[in-house]
Amino acid sequence: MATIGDVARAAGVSVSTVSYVLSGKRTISGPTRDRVQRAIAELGYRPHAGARALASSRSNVIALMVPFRPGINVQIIMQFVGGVVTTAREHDHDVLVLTQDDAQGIDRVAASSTADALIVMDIESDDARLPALRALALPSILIGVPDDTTGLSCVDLDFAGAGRLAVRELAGHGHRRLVLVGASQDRLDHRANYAVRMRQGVLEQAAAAGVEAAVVPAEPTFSGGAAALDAVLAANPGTTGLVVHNEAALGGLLARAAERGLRVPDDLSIVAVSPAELAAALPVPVSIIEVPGERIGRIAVEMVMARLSGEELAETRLVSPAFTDHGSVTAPAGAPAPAPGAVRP
Amino acid sequence: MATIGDVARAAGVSVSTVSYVLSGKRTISGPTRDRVQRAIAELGYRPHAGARALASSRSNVIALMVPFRPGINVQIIMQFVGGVVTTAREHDHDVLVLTQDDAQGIDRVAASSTADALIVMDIESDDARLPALRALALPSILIGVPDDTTGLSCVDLDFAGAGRLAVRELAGHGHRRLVLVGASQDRLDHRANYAVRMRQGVLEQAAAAGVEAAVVPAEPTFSGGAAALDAVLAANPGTTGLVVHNEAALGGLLARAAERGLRVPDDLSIVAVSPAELAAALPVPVSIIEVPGERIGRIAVEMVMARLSGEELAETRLVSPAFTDHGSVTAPAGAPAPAPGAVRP
DNA sequence: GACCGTTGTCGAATCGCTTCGATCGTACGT
DNA sequence: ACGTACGATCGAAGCGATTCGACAACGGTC
Repeated sequence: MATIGDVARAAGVSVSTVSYVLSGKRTISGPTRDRVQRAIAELGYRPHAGARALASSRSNVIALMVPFRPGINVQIIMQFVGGVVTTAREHDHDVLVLTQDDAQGIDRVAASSTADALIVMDIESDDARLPALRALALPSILIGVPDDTTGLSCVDLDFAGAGRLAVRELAGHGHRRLVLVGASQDRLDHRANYAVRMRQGVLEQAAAAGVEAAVVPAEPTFSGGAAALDAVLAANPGTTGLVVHNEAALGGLLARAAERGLRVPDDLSIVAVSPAELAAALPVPVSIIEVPGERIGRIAVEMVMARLSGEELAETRLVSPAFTDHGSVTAPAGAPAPAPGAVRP
Repeated sequence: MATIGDVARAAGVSVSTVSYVLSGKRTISGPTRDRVQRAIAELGYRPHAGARALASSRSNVIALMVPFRPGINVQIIMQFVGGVVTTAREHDHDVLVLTQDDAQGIDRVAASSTADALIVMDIESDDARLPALRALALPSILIGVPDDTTGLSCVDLDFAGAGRLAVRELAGHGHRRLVLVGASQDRLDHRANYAVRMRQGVLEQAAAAGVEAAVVPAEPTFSGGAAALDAVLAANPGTTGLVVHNEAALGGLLARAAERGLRVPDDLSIVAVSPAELAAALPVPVSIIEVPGERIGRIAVEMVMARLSGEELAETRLVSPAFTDHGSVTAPAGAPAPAPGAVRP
């Protein structure tokens, strides 16, 4: 491999001149710049990443901690990772993957100057990694919002807002009895923050709109969804509107609804909170509030870059939820059609 | 951050001694070693990754090229990535993620000594990246087997074997008319090697066993699966055995079967080729031939390590398929029960 | 014409580690 | 008692970049 010295020789300039052409940190005359760039192209020169990192104390790498725990929503994780990697490249950075259970991963990557910044996914309300992250010299961005965000940068979908939006959507169509089919008991026990916030948003808005709302957990499986629907109908007869925040259970839930002779949306209106792609995997179209994985990934990287250039302090950013109508929400049978505009009370 | 010099001073030895304690490349006496290690622990010293890479021309990083194209089977990708990352850590390496469409990614990572080796997923029979990979100075491992493997290291499930195994399983139970519901037309057009090899295995074994076999492509969606079943029954009446190599379509296919009053396995025996976890997402248990994503990831990394230590030349490794019975294969209605042992003719 | 501020370029120090050759004891064989 | 090995350690030379201070050349000012 050619080194910067080879380039300098080929262009008839000094090493430092080549470096300045590359970084643009000092003015170099047009002709010299051209000669250097020609030499670079001819030799196919690329700066040695390690040497650059050593001299500049910048690795141009972002570490990304990804959960590989089974049962996790893989779809959204991949979208997110895709967003991070793509955006990082746009800023001339690469992405290093760490696993959730690589306990020393954070420390190792930071102490060895392997990465310039850290993005951590799947944050729980009271995440065990928070102390380590707060103590970190590197900027870190969390996906998810813990209880105490002081000194931390976070991004996520506004799940509370999504819960409210879903309820507004249903209540606006005249539904009075709603149920949130949410995360599994396991996730709730782990205090997955999205589940907590979602529930809170749903209950809050239901109270505000004067409609009933209950919460039923569901295992993230086909049979979990079926069981959840049974549980909903057993415990909350008269339920006409469902908010489903559990992609894996949705298929089973819809199948059981069909078995029981309930039609969507005629007998049961449904809003799902999930990645947009899920639709393709379902027997009937379902209106959704999208969890914009890729977009959140983009934002996370942009926050990293802002922090690296010293522009920005820690902040929390919540992406506004948006409702996409696929026709799975209508007025419940026997209810008066809602007045126009009533959908957004 | 502490440097190796700080450690040396704290331990009262020279810098090189510390280095040798760390690498074990020269003998160091017990007492000295202890003192050095104590100093390392006390200072929380970690070698600077860049400096190490510069001096040793080893980055301890493996680059992994991941497809983020929509419609891909995310489940298996994640399993695979998990296997790679976990195994890499066991060998003290980190993993850098490249996207499929980062055309210069391979070159960049190689020329800048960012990574020591490259793992490339989702290889097509005649993949556009093959020339670049062959020309590469770094060892590279392909997931998937192109037409021409000279000079390349590949690993994958033995899809041809999986096809044969599926057919043996069905034919052994007495099925005479089989259909492979395979990859989408789009994937076939791209000559995805797994789809090609799968089809070949199925047809080969069907011929050998003297049973009929047809191939029907399916879009990787719920409705694609439903449509595929309709197509199967329209074009191949009397089909009693299905091999489904298209996870995303399986749900729709099963739903349509139920709609048409076909019961699994009584009217229709099914073998799916898919990751093991899929089962949770289906309404009925389906026997599968597992695509062992994590295991393939492990093997890929182990091949990388072997290549890096110069032990091994390029080779292709195919993982043997295994059948996991979940009861979705029985003798077709009206057929004589197969003789015991006939399942593996 | 002496002085000064730019502009463009260079040389050398530096980043933190690995590794090769040299050195210094000490134990061993004879 | 002497040469020889060998084990343990050190010093110094890189590895390939970045970056700072120095400085020559040049045009403009008084």
